Amino acid sequence: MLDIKFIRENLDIVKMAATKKKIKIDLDRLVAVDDSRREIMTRLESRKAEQNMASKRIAAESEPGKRAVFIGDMQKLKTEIQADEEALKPIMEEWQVLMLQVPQVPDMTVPDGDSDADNVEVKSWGDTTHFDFAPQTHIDLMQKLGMVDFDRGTKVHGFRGYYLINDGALLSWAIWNYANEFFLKKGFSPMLPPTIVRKANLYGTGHLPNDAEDVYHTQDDDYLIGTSEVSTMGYYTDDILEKSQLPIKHLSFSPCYRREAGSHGKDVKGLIRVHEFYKVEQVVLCEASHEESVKWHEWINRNTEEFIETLGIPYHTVLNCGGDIGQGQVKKYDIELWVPMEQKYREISSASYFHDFQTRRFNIRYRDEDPNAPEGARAGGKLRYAHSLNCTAIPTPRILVSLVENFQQADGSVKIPEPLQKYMGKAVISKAS
RNA sequence: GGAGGGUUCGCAUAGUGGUCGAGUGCGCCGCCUUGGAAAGGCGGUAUCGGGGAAACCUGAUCGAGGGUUCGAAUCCCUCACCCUCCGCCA
Repeated sequence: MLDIKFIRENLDIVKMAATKKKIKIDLDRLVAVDDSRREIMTRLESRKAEQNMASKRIAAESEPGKRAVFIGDMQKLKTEIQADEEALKPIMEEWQVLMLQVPQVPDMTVPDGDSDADNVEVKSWGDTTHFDFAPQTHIDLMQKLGMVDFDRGTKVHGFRGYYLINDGALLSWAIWNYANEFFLKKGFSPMLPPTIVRKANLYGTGHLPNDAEDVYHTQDDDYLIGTSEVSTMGYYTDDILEKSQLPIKHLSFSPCYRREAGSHGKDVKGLIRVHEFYKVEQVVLCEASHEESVKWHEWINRNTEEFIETLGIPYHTVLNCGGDIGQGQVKKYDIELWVPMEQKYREISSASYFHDFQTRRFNIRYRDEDPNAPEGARAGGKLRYAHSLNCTAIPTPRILVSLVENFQQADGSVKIPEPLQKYMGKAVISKAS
């Protein structure tokens, strides 16, 4: 959500933002609707002021005859107020619908482009893996090593279903344990948030209304989250934080549910694209300054890069183009891991910042310090919307694809990265184990 | 699933149709008092919007939404959440 004042005063910038993000929205219509809204509200408010005054007069009048006359006079005003309110209703509805679709303005550094094909590589780490034997896909490897069962996954769940079993399950636990160790050292507070949430939370993060087809919902009109960002942010709905609390840094872990509507033909096999997965997520709330947002954005992205580096998996980082970033995002980096059997990098992490796009929707504010406050006085500063950011720490099972393919050996076994070994209790996953 | 009771200004409470956007206590802030503090006294203590250079004026908000009324914290309806009891259950 942007401030309507900002939209009105910077209409051209907002129009350019929509163009760059390939978002269709009639911003001239929004301004026209807002004009009507203002006009009616101004009129309505002055009528209400009149009504309030008249009410006081009626209350103060003890003589019943006069009182009756006053009340009679009010009938006309009441009708006018009702007419204004009726007129305002459809305008407010349209205003809300349009306001929810206005895109956040992307950063200057965001490249133009239509899709992920136009993202720009900004970093690459590690040499892509080469084998002196015939390598196998993660599907073959994991099935032969008894780490995954797709047949029973589809039997029980359906399309894109899977079971992680034996070393597949243990390796997932090892990754979560190591991710906790790694990220908590950096000052995050751990959180296990709810995965069933009210609609309002998805409006808050910006997943609704535009991505409705990708979200599961229940017969009680609740929704399943596609990322713990949703309920982690929702935790702070309507809060007024103290400036000293910022930055707030959460490491949230949850199952994630995605319908993957419209991608039925893509990645139909294996663990790349599934309806249900697990994710450790970094979520940050910081002060309302662009510099702070940029600083924390670089930081959370770098955290995940470092994490991948300690696992030793080749990756590159891309700067997402205008067409590949969401409505609310100012800027986004994706980290993509090398997948040998596809001979390409695949996304495992997204680092985004939003400025106050989400916190306006969630109404998350903090009390800024007042530079003019007297010495020693508690800061009676302005309330500001905090800034929000988030970045994947690690998704499972998608990470397993690159992990097993890159670390496979000629005999079909898989070497376990050193940091995971203590959680796994061994250094190699092989048939014999 | 059934029955009942709640949701008011940071906290605790008062308020059952009109001088209530809202009293009181606590907390917090400022001033007075003090060598300093406590106690005490006085004053202040929400948010969002519109207008205005400012002072200030004005609208909205008593869980959310709708209704009745000239007028709603107060009456009616719907919903959400909390508490108590019964039932069921990991």
